[in-house]
Amino acid sequence: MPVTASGKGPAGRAATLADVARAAGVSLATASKALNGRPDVGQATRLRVTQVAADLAFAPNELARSLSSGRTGSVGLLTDDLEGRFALPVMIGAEDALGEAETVALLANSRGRQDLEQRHLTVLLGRRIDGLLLVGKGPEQREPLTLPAGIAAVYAYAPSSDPGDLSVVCDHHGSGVLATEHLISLGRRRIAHLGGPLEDHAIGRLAARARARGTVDALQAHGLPVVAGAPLHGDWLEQWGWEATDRLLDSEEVDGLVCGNDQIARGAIDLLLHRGLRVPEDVAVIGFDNAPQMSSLGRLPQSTIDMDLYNVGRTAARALLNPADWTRGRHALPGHLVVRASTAS
Amino acid sequence: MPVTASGKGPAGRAATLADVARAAGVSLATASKALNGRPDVGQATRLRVTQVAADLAFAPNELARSLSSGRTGSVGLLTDDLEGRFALPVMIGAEDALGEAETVALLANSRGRQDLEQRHLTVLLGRRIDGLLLVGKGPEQREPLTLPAGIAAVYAYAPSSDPGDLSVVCDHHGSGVLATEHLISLGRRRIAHLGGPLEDHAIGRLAARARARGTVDALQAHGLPVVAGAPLHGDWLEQWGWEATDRLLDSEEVDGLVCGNDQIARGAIDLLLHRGLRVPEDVAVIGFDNAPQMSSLGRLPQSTIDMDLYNVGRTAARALLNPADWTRGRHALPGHLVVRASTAS
DNA sequence: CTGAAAGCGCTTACAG
DNA sequence: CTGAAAGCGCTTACAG
Repeated sequence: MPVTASGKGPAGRAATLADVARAAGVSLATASKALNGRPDVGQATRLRVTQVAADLAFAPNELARSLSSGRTGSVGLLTDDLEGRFALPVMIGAEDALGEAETVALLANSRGRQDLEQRHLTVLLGRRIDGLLLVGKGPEQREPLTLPAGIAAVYAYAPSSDPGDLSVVCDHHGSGVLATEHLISLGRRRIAHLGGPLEDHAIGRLAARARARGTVDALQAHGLPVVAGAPLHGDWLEQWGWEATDRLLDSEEVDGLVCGNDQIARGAIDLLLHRGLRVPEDVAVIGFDNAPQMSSLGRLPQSTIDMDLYNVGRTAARALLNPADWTRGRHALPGHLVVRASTAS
Repeated sequence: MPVTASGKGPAGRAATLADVARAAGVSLATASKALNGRPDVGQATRLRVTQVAADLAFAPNELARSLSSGRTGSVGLLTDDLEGRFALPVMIGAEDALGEAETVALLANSRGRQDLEQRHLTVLLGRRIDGLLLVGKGPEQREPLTLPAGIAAVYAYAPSSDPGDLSVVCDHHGSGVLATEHLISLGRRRIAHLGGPLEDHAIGRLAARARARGTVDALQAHGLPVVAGAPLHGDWLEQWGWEATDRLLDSEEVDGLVCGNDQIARGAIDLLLHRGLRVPEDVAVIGFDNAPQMSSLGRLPQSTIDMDLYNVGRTAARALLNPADWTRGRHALPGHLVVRASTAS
């Protein structure tokens, strides 16, 4: 039987394993083993089968494989908030790592709604995913999910409140230290911290607190004062950065500002320039998050701590794929310093 | 046989259709028909089967269903660029529409690499997706994909270069008109356009051109001049907005600025304030894209045209699910005006 | 209205 | 090393 040039099976439909077996003159079982690299197949046979499979452009039906093998090679990628700028880079990192492992990601977005999360979960489980990656929108912990036995789960960015679960998160405290050490290494000695909100239900309050503590700890370690006595906390906006800096300058001498995020840093920088001060000569300013439209593309590119969310996603996906290599509990990943004009001397 | 309280099948594993049939005292075929709402099942039987299924927490194995039915209820969501801020809202819209139709989205990110796109495509087809949604990163058209018969494709944001394909895109020209009409309706008569790049390989050049033409057409329709003689084109950054405005003010009288995006608008506004002009009293400024961190959260909230990318994704997904309702070719969706302080009088 | 049987396209013990 | 057979969990003509 001649091989169809179009790479199709006999009837014009896509070639199946049975077509391959027939064309290669072997049984279904042998064809399957040969193609899956099983050891117990003759060298010549294997060659013939792979050749025929290639000729027929054979693409195995993964549904059928999954059904008989019991593994689907797919995982659910379930997020709280696809819009937020934190969940997304995590998803991207996860998708990349999954893709490398030939694992398919089933995307689901619960938009913060419990009922939707439950519905999506049902659908995903019906699809027999091998595991679940939960990507949260903020650093606050979330309720763990109850899953059928055999379905592994990893929590990314927002950790599970159950310490027995595996969570991969950002090290906000370490990043606060990093940012502050950077200003200190530049010779700054009058450093203040303009942080985000601490209110009970404010999104990101844990990050605001941990980053501020990082600053305090770093200053203390160097025997330096916290200018203004303690970190100042407002909200995550430019406006707060502008106002806080304006007030700060009226009462304190400052040569370095650690701002809770890039927005606050932007507001601070605008105010400093507005008051005729030079950045970074008079006051060096650093933020957090490496927000694309904010920190690098503005008129005065801003130094920042990149929280490496991509890496959080990547790492979480790897942990999901190889749970044996990972201990339970929270794994906090460090960010890295990005130096731009607002601190470059 | 008593129903297990835990909602599990006999051996503790998840219940299968066979378990349900056995417990309900009917055949597999009947159980299947009852659960799938087929008409040819007795009322009493259907009730009994659904009851038993609920008791056993029966969740059908979708893999098996797909294998026998030939439809998987899944589509590929293949993007160029998950990081870009344009592709993402489209994906979100698509995911929402797919979720509503109980269709699962298989996420794949080719990061602009042809080889990756091909690999992902192979994997998706191996998974027997029912259709494919291609989400591009910019308004420029892309090469169409060759897909096996029976797999529908819809192109979102970036249209296919083949007019026989179905594409859902943004109406950049109409948005340019919209922005300009808004300034005109505010009584502005000296309007200039500070647009994005037109260079051959600049991302977004088609949007830059179409938006500028929209401004020109709107001004012409009202018998108003294009201040500076024609739209000015630079790049998509704040810096360009700042510089262009600075130069413009030296030679022209201006009371309205249509800026190609929100970044440019931000630069323009900063320059205007820097030179002691009032926004919007002296010069009203509007941008495009409704970029989250830029237009609404800055110190001076900016008016903008929201391109409704979410709707582009939603619409594209709907078209994929119901191809019969849609004609081939490009469908351009309008944006909508968002009025904020930079034009609010 | 109900059920026995074949089939979807694979994989995997088990025999030979 | 190779193959016949059973099985994964469903759906769908077809008979009754």
